[in-house]
Amino acid sequence: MKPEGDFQQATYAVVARIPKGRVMTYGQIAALCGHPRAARVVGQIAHFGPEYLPWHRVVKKDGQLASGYSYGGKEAHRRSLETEGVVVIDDKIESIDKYIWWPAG
DNA sequence: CCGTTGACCCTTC
DNA sequence: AGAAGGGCCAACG
Repeated sequence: MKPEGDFQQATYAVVARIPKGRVMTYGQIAALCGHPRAARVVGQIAHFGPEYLPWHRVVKKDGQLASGYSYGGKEAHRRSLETEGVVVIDDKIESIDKYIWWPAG
């Protein structure tokens, strides 16, 4: 096997573990991968990441949706979140702090 | 191997 | 409260 990057695999694993109706910030995912400052890398991986992963559950720390959501734009991003019960207003998640999920609980 | 890039985060004005 | 700049880290050419 040729490890193309443990960080990528770790990111995929973390994103895949985000439960329905919850969201995570890039910083958190990066931290879980072992690099709390590598939020940018998570973004890059996310853009080229597999479509079967719930990238719509990954948002900024402010709760604002991603900038270049490749799978239908912010409109699709917002609908996906609302479908899971997340309230999105003006391309931003309302009370993001309530929807933030952490693997510890 | 070195340089550039990016779906970010934090501090300061 | 909003806007601007710098820093950080890994993947890609």
